[in-house]
Amino acid sequence: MPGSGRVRTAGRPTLEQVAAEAGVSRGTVSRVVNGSLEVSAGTLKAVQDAIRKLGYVPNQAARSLVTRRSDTVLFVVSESEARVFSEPFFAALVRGLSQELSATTLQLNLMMASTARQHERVEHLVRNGHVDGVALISLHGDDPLPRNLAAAGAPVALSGRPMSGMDGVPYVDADNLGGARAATEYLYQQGRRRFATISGPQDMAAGIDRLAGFRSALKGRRGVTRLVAQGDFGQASGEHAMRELLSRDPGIDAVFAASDLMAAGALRELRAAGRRVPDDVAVIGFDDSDVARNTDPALTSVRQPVHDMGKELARLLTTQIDRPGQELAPVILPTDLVCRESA
Amino acid sequence: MPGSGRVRTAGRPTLEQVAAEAGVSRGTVSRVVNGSLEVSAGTLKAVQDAIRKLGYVPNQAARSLVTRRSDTVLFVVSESEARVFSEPFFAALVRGLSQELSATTLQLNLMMASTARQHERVEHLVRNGHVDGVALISLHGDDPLPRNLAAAGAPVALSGRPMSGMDGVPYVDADNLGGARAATEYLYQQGRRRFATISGPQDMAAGIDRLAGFRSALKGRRGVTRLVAQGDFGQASGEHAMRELLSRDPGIDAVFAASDLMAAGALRELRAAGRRVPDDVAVIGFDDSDVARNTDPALTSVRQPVHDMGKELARLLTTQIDRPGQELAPVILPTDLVCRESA
DNA sequence: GATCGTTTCGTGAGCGTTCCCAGTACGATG
DNA sequence: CATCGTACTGGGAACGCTCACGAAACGATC
Repeated sequence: MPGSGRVRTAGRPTLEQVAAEAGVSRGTVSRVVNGSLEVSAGTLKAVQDAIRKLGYVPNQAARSLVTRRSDTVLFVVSESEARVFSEPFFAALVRGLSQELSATTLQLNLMMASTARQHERVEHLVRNGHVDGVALISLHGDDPLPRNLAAAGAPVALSGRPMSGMDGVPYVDADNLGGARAATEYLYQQGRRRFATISGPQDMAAGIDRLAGFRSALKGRRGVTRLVAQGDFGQASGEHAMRELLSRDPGIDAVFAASDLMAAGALRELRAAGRRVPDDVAVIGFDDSDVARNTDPALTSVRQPVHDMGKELARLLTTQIDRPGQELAPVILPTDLVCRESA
Repeated sequence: MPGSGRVRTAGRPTLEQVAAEAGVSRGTVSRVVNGSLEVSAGTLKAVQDAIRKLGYVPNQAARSLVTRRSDTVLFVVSESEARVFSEPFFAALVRGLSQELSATTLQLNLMMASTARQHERVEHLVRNGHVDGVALISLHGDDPLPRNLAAAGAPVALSGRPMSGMDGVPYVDADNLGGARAATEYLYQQGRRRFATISGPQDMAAGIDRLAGFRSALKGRRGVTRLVAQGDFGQASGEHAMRELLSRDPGIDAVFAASDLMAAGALRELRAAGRRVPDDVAVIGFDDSDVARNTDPALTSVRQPVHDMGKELARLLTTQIDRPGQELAPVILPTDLVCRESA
């Protein structure tokens, strides 16, 4: 029954068509496409011409079907209360990740996964080979997801030092401790002696490390007072903490806040209390976010190389994909102090 | 040669295995997986049990290969100078998009594409059926990408009203005009009469619409002065503009800025000029970003429902995918005024 | 009880790749 | 000149799924 049947070759040319055009076989074209070297110069050129002429692009689905690789990495955002914290991060991190990935054939798949059901779905995707690797951001301290994924043999990389030991699961993080220490030391160099810090939550690595950095900078110094109040990285908590600190020691002349938002809150409270910044009290924040640029006075702040962190995250994934089973060390990126008006 | 050959069935069960387990054929299992109704209650149950028992999940690659659908939508971020503008947007938009998509089987693929080469790659992906639809954000006014994509028959949706007419390409945007008008009217209701606006760039729809809203609110009002200075949505430009405005009319008592960043800049300049906010001058921004919450005084600002905009973006895509060829109208979401201290 | 329509199910034929194993051609080697 | 190794190349056999088609089973109808 001629003429029936669906229209062949709706659009996109296939390997076979390229082969016909070039007068070679499927296998040879495949070799060319995948950059195998055992193909003679002549046929190489013929095939390349055919590919160009036909505008051939390999069909990813067909390829994945046989290679059992998806050429896709998953970026999972565990959107939780950590939102405040991750907000400024997110865009820059994705940008870095994406940029690094664009040099490869890897696609970036994004997924918000807060509920358990969604975590399950992530595991499914991994187990069924729908993704070749997973990057995770902002997860709860006790989240078993990364461990499960790694146990299933999937390449995994974390953004932010995980709380519980995730042995074998590499992560990238900023040098929170070093950054906090540098900020505090900067304050000390300026002659400040009555210190206070508004720390982040102590169930998050960033909170812990930044407090440790503050302590470390002041360790062993004589003639220095140090006060700690805890916040939750949010601005309101910064205000509260500052009020509390002021009541405990009205003579504070240096404040290191573990986030810009908290520093901004502290600034408000200080102004309300009639303190001049930086004359009476110097303040340093953390993150170098938009907020830092727009407070009055503008905040001196510790900058994290978020973009680079995204790139490293990608690299952590790609090297695991290329060399399965390799143990990778965490990547800690340096921070730097951006000096503005507040200190 | 027994014992040789690769290990069958490395892990994941296939359709065929489920069929064997349930005592039916491939076709039948496929029918239940895809929710076809012509399968009897008994076998339905048997198959479902088998699926559950084996933990079967369909292989997307195999499915795509035959259906020629990828079950993936691409989110393209044309990262350009529009970065400042898109920054606060990005996270919330992605979140909305992702949330809406998670109710479907669609995956979210993300790509930063600024260069021409990358744009080309997007077109390739679309033409080769690697993605079922494309959402675009923050593109240049004259970017031909969406038009090309739409011409190729791909479902496309834009975030933000495009500058040039993209007939047939739907978009979602906030009611910039209405929001600006409401802010300006709010100022008017408070008895303000000497108005100024710091507009956004006039080659972006958001800039144009917000200025139009300002004008519209004041249109026909007697005894009102109105001044316009142009900025670029960035904070420095807000400062400059404010300085200029003040020199043109030192008696300004109301300022509407087309972005929070510019409003923050204006706030600084006003303070430097010795004006009290809101007593002498009321200021309203746009975006309701983090910055707005952290200026001093805190900014009254026009909020855009960014999360919902992301959801609508997804919806625009899914309905096009489900019903190809359907013409869709733009979606304009209402804004609202968030009152804080500056006005 | 033969015929027909419905509902339900099984099966073959791909979808476009990659992988692997056989060729084939050709120069080198004994 | 027979033989062998080497460099290329061709093509069969999957990969796991959907789709169209036809077979089977079962009532209903005349």
